[in-house]
Amino acid sequence: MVTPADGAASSRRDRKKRQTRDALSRAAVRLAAEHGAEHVTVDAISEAADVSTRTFFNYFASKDEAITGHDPTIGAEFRERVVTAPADLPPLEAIRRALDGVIAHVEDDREQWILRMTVIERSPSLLPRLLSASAADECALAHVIADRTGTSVETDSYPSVVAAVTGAVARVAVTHWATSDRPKPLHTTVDEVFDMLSVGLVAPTRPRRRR
Amino acid sequence: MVTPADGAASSRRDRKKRQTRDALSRAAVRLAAEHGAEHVTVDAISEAADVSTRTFFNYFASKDEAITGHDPTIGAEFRERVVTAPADLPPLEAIRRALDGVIAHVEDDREQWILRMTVIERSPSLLPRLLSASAADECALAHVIADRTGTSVETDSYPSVVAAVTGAVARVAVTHWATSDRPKPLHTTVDEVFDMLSVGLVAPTRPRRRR
DNA sequence: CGCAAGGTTGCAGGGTCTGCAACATTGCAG
DNA sequence: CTGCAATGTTGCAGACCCTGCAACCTTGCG
Repeated sequence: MVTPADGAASSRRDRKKRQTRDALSRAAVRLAAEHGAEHVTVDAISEAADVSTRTFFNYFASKDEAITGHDPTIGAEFRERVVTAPADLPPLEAIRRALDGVIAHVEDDREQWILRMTVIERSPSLLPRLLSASAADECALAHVIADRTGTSVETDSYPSVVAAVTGAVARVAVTHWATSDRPKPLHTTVDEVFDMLSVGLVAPTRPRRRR
Repeated sequence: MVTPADGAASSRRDRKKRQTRDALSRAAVRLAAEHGAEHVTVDAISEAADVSTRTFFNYFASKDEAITGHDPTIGAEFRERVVTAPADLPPLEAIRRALDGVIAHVEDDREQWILRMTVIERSPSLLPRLLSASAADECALAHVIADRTGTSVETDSYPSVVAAVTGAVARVAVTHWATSDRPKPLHTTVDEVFDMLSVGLVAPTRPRRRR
């Protein structure tokens, strides 16, 4: 291990890298929000972040990645939390609790995420990219779930189902949270969608009392 | 109901178009399976289908689209089935039944789909493209669900959750079906994953046997 | 036959992304 | 302070993706 990948303990180099990466990502989101994602060129983003076009690609594999701003750190941290959750927790509950960490990250960067989501909403072609970012994470999560439940990713569909489903509801929660005019805390929204899952997605009971 | 507009109102022109489209799509999948998706150029695909590169783009908006081969007809048919399902069915059940139509289509083209899935598995960047194809479908499905349950896509997360989750499990089911050595019918796999949903994704009971 | 509709093609051109080699900066001794 | 090695940055060439445009050819139909 060359670098202590974890946050604070970093040299000036590492700090500058993080700084450049942030600048690029922010420029990408801002420009995309201003002009629409498909009218923003990598040149423009690099220009705004004051680095060369070539350098852009040292940080992000594609333009879309800069806009969706996938941070692999978060996924790893999340999985770590699932692994270390008490073994007697049901998988869904373990995942929901592990999501608290991710939620904190997202709420820390609230403005940025809201911008991101509006951009994505206006350029649906980006949505897949956002998912693609989490595709690897999802696969890893499936293996973690398999471990926890003594199942196999190859022979049982259960782990993959749980991974895919929780990924899907997390996305919905963030979207609703970001696009809602009067937002509840993200935490609340996430709890709501997980509750829907655990009761088997029955239709919301709106008996004769309201509406 | 197989290929409605095909035989009837098709002039030679229409037949040739369909033919070219199929040739391109098949060539794309075959070449991708042979050499890996990212090593296949549009030129090669067009060459194999014996049309010019420019013509390729008259049929598919992108290389990925040719490989994933999204057919908008299927999504529309599926939604139609959900809409016309008996109103007293729970949403999940209505969707599961409506999927029978899609399942038939996929099993009709079994070989092609298996190839597709192996290609996608080896080139994860394609997965998002496959989902992107269904992103619009998913949104439409959310509205259908909202109608059935008297909820609203804007204020309630329920419809979006159901749409996202069923999309996710459908994808898992097809993947498992296509990559399994000894495949059960797709229908069975779909039933299994939907059962997992309706019991709230509890872990399969491992210690003692049940079900 | 002749015309109109529509499919096919080549070409120009802008955008994305990668490999490579040179240059600049940083961190670390000595 | 001074080299040295590691690492980040940049320009450049080049392959590929994709689009608009105009010309060409085929088909359908009177």
